[in-house]
This record gives sequence, structure tokens and C-alpha cells, in this order.
Amino acid sequence: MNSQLDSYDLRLLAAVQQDARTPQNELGEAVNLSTAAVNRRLKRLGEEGVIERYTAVIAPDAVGYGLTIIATVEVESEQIDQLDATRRSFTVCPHVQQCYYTAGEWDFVLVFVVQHMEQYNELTRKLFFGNANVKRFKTLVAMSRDKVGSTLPIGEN
Amino acid sequence: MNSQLDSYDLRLLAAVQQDARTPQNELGEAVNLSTAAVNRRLKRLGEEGVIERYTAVIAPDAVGYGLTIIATVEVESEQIDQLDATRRSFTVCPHVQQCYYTAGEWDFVLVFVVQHMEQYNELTRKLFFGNANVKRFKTLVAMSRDKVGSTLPIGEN
DNA sequence: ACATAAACGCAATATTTTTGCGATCCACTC
DNA sequence: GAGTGGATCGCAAAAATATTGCGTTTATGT
Repeated sequence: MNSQLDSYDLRLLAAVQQDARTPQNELGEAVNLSTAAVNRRLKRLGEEGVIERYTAVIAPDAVGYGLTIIATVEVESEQIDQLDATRRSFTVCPHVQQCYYTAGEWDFVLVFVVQHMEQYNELTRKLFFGNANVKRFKTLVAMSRDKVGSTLPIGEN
Repeated sequence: MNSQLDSYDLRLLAAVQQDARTPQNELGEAVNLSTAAVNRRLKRLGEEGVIERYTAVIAPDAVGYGLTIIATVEVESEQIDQLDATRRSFTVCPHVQQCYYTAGEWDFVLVFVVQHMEQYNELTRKLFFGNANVKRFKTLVAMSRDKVGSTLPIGEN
């Protein structure tokens, strides 16, 4: 992933991050480029991996996933094999929306999306109690999702 | 947000969540609907708020935000005014990518995206030390972002 | 069985994206 | 300081995609 981004790129990124369906001619007006130039830049940004993907954000409630839970996990061994196996068990689980490997009091932070508590309970059995490398974990239940997403502060600072 | 989603809706949601740029005729083939029907369903799902928005996911590294940090926060008072003010101070900060209000050992979980430690340091001054309602907080530094995003497990279970 | 509303497919239309082409702008060489 | 190569541009044509009118079908409630 090379490439230094110029001011046009950054403004385009900020815009498509906000709304990926803004037509390229509107983007062009906004940043003062032709539609074609916008198109080519977006294509390049995609190929370079600057834009990882385009996605529709779906309301969790609407599809039955009304419960968000955050778990912190400490592992027994940070030996690479064990660690990777544990990490993988987390990332492949569809209900694990996010997984961070962290330095600090805990080794992993996980964000779960589930339909109800019982479902989370089952997941803890499988992912935590069922994994000898998980030493301990702690659960935080989200009462509100005040801000979510993957938005980056482009052009903020 | 009324509406119960049928099997078509769910499959469309799963698809556009995966890749929002899949043409509607391809979606139609995949789920066995005409392009027009796909179009009308997606439009309806958008209007109903089931699809919250369309967005481009940008690689943090590519725009200089190479550091992800997770912070847990305990507040002094959960009195509604104070709580809301604190919550708001978090959510309006562009570097706070995510903010959850939680039950459990901590009251808030925040995900920060920053360029370097010093930037996080400044943010703690402003958001935590500068807020009398923040009793204590803890910082976890992400060494790797193993799974990120807002993907929901549609049709997984 | 029947009326009504909702959703469908087809095909025309509108919008958006993509590309060919010549022009322009730099950075570098000679 | 003119010449060359590469990158990017804008314009306009072409291709792809999204949207809509319309007649038909399907589901629902009486």
C-alpha cells in the first residue's frame, strides 16, 4: 500500500465514507474535479486498498440482533500457536463483530452481536470456557450503542 | 421501524452488507428476483431504516490513523444530565470511532482511532481528565485489529 | 369465491459509471 | 532551455446500472 494521498483523495475519501452512494458527478462538483477524474481516483484508491470495501450498514434491531456485548479476555499463554488459535476462534465466529488483540490489562477485546443473552451464554461456553487458553474474561453489556461504525476522522486534524 | 423481513430481504441484506456495489441484476440472479424487484426492496429497506446507510470502509493506515485504542471509563455520577453530557463529549469527538454505554464493571467503552500515542494522550486530557464526571478510565492499546466493522450475522443462525 | 393491496416481471427510460482520446502539466535528461 | 516520458486532466461517447410505468400475478382478509 504505497501512494501518498493528495487533498482531492482525502476529500473524496471523507465523502464516500460518509455516503458511498453519492454520484461521482456530485463528488466532482464538491471537490472541483470532473466526473471522470473522480471515477479514476476512486478506482485507484480501491485498487491500492485505501478503500477496503463498500458496505451497507444494517440496523441490528431490524434483523433481530438487539443485544451488543463487549468482552475482555485474558489468555493463559501468549505462545504464538496458542495465541493464533485463540484469535482465530474469535474471528471466525459470525457473532463476533470485532476483535482486537491488545496490550494492557487484557489480551483481547471482543464485540459481540447477539439476539439475546442466552445466545451470548452459549458463545461463552464455546469460545471461553471451551478454550483452555482463556484464563479469564469479563462481560460488559451495552445498554446503548451511542456511536458505532468504522468512520475515520479524515480532514479533522 | 416496522416490517418483518422475508427470506429475500435477508439474503439481499446479507449480500449488500458484504459488498454494497454488487449490481442489482446480479443480486437478482443470486436470490431469484428480477432487477426491478431487487431495486424496490432495497429502496424500501433503506426507507424503513433497515439499511442505515452505505459507506466506504477506509484503511486506517492509509490515512495516517495507524493506532487504535480502546478505553473503558467509569463515571462519577449517572445522573441523567451529567451522563448525557459525558456521553455527548465522547460521541462528538471525531477520534472516538465507537462509544458504548455499558452495564458491568465500566460505564463506557470507547474505541479511539489516532495517529500516534501523543494524540491519544491529548484526548485523555480533554475527555477524561478534563471531565469531573469521569472517575477513572483504563487504556488498552490495540496491537492488531483482527476483525473490525459492523457486519451482522445474517442468515448464520 | 371475491375484492383489495402488495409485489412481481418486462421493457422503456433515466441516471451513473466507465473509457477512448487529445491536451496539459511536471520532473527529469541532455 | 528544448525534448521526453509519465501521470492526470476534461470532454464526450459508450457501457453499465438503476429506476419507473404498466399490465399481471400473488397473497390476504371478508
